[in-house]
Amino acid sequence: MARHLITSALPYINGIKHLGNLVGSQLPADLFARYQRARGHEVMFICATDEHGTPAELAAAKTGEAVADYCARMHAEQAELARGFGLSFDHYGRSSSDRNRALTQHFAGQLADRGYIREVSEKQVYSITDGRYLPDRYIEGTCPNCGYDKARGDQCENCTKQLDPTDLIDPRSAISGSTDLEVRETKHLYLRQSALKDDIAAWIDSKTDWPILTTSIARKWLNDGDGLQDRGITRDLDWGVPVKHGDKDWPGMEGKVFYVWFDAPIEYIAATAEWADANGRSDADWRSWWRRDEGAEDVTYTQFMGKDNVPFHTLSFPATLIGSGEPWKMVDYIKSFNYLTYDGGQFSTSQGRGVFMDHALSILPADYWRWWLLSHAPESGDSEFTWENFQQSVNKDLADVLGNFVSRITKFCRSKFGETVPDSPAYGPEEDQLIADLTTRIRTYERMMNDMEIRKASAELRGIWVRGNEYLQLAAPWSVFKTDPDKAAMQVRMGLNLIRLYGVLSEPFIPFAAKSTLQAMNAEDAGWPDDVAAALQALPAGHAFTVPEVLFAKISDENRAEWEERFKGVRS
RNA sequence: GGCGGAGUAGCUCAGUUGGUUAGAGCAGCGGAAUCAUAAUCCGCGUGUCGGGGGUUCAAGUCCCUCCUCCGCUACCA
Repeated sequence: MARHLITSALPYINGIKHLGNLVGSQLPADLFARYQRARGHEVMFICATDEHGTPAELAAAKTGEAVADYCARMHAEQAELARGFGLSFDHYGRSSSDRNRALTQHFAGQLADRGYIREVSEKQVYSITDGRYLPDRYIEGTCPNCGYDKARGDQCENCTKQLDPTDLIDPRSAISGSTDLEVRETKHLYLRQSALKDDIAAWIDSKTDWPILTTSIARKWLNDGDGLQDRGITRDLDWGVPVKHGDKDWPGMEGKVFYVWFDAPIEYIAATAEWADANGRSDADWRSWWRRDEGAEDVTYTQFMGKDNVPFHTLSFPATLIGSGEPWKMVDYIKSFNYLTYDGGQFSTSQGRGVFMDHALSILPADYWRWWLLSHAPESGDSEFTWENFQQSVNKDLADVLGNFVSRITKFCRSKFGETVPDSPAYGPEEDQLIADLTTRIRTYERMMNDMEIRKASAELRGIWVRGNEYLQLAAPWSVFKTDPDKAAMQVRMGLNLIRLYGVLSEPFIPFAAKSTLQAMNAEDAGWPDDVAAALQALPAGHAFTVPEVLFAKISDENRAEWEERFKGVRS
């Protein structure tokens, strides 16, 4: 039995996530976690809300809540939606937890002791009206290069020129519009990534099996310009992990917090500690997943994320772990994703464009979304969501190929033999051929799932469903029944066993339908079909079942048109 | 600008280290069947593999160049 540590990129606390966010990390991570559990492996599947930073403070200010209250409320909402989508986290933590606070401060102390932290005095724009320092991006003004009047302090969106906030003409706060700004001298901690560059480069070079999308981004940052740059890991904010050296104060850093991107990845570890706390486990239990000197030597660690997250997971976080000098578990494989687009444009949280997790669940069961999103996961390039494609795929794959298969066999059985598996002779040559074909396909499916080839795995699973329909069509128990009822009974017995098999195999993709199917078949304890022939004998003659409700109702043209209109959003 | 990804049938996409007549699903057309959510199964694809040039006995696959779309570009996360 292998041990799989699986983490999904942390969704930011600032609002409900859209389907693009979901398919880029949490959903594929869940697929992998469910699959590994189904294969009998020990799994620790971790996710959490990423709660610190300026956007959270501003979002809270907008609703009039204290930022801690805002985050607590949004965390509960996101956790509820995660449950709704069947995301099977072992723990859904919070980066604002005590565990993360302590661990983040611990890492900073370790890094400082080992000489990987330096203090830098720098100039930062302060907004007197807003009463806060402004990140570059939150300063607007006129671009000195092209004259665009909504240029941001980090970059002009119009001419794409990189800017420094002090370059802007007539700068103003993007939050309040105030021009009452001043430049203040402030001191910050920098992580000396440059000093760890060779270690990180060697580590990246050792990852020969990683996707090019992942390694090329890392190499770009390692080799671009003067190489990997040191990075500020503190901010002048109220909301965040207070800067401390372990549990000791950090002179000169009073009132400052760590930068979100410093504490967020550490939350992967902290959330595992939160898991232990929430489940009455010991520190040794969570540390066995993360400390190579305390049992994590045999752990396989896989991270899932959108491509925009790659630099932080290939460089900054490894720098933190390596620089600590402690034997922390490093990631073994990074599965990164491109973007899902919506009807020709981007999904956009700020513009409210696209379909969001709460809306999605309000119109259709989670399995519909899971199946479409996973079978169209943006693995090789961006992929596009359109309502027409969604309707067609879901109706065909789930309602027609799988759902109808369950209906036709269970209803036929009920009408001819009742709601029990009929007593019948042994399987014949057609069934042997079916078993052989399914065995080949299932082994392929396992390989695809293991390799996280998500689209290919979904195609293989669909092929497995199709093979059942082919069998039924060829066997035609409805005709055989007229001349040879015993043989028809055997064919029906095979059909019913196929339903059970499909429930097991499909569970990672469509857990809700899989569960209700297995419940209807009265076979909830079903295990993985290592031996397909044996798995297709699992339901013996006399085994009672019930004809399940329609598994997947079809999406009508009217529904599609209505949703298309309702979720039209803003075209950019 | 730099880096990266993508450009293959009407649509969504596969195409391993270059090698027989370029594949799958959907849609479309024809047929079979009628157990079933009018659901299934079988058959049918002459596509300038983005354009151009090159290497090779042989290129979707390697090299050069150009075009289009997308992402990232270090203080949003």
